Amino acid sequence: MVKLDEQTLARIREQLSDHDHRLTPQRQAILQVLVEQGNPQHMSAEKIFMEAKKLHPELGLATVYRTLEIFEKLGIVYKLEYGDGQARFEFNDNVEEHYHHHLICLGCGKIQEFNDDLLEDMERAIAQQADFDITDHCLRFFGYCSECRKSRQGERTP
Amino acid sequence: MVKLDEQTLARIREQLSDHDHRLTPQRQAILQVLVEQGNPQHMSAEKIFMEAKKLHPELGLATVYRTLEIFEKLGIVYKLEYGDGQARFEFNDNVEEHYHHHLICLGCGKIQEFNDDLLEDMERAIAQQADFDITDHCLRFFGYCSECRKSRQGERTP
DNA sequence: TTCAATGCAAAGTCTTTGCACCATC
DNA sequence: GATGGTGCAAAGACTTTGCATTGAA
Repeated sequence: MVKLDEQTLARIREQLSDHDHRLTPQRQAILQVLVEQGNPQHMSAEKIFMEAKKLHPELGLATVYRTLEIFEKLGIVYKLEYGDGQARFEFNDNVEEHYHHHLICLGCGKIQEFNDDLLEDMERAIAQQADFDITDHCLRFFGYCSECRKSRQGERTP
Repeated sequence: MVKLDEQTLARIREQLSDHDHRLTPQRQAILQVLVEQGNPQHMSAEKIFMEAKKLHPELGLATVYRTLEIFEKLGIVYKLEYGDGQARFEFNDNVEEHYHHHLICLGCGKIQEFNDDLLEDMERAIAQQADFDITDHCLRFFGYCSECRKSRQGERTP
């Protein structure tokens, strides 16, 4: 399990205060959940709320949403949508670029991460071809992990 | 503007009837909107509803959602999520593989499409590395189109 | 003192569901 | 006359907002 270290905390406190925001106990609890339960768990707001409530029982769900919104704006978390109507949040471990992507298993819902630099080449090509200034991207693959593939042996959609 | 031709219509009618569904006037109206307003417009359910209502005034929003759900299951449309809390739908022109991706402008919201086969290589590599059977993917780039870039000249986020 | 932050409840938005009625096979 | 489809209104899920209160600089 990854711990939320003092250095990270200090960085985030500064990032917040640069934008006239404060690092409250509630926000720290949310942060801790994001980091420690964290990657590649991709928690929903509700789940973050429930976990953070253990650390700070008076926490309200609205605070979680408000905090996540701020965190997202400051690049502290990424907000991900899988199309099931609820957003997931992922702590930005601040390797600066967001060059890891997601493998989402349609069988068990498990999410793996992977890295690939091929995308950089693609980005450069596109930026030039389409005259588009790319600042971020989102790449997700859907399919079946090895385990689910085994249990699906024989099944076929018509 | 692309027209909804008889051949496509016949194919879809068959696809539907194969699954004990019917091609009703409502569904045909929705289809027509998807195809004719269509790519790369990516309409929300609400917008599809409003457009299709012009062709079939008694249409209800629930029918649009129900129809889109069926269409999605049958692969007639793709459902896309941009993280703004409302799904967009895109007609599947049935070039079989979904190898076109999206450039989403954060300035004006405009969506461009592009094709790239580099992703296939990546897919093969990942499938092998992660032992994952990939069935679909979603690749989106965010940034600023040339026009928005011009109007942003001089601005900088700290 | 000031102004951001909070909890709660209410409101919003998008989507789904229940139900009685229609239409098609 | 079954079975799928429809419109409408109600319900649901997730998220946002209003407001009075709290708390740190």
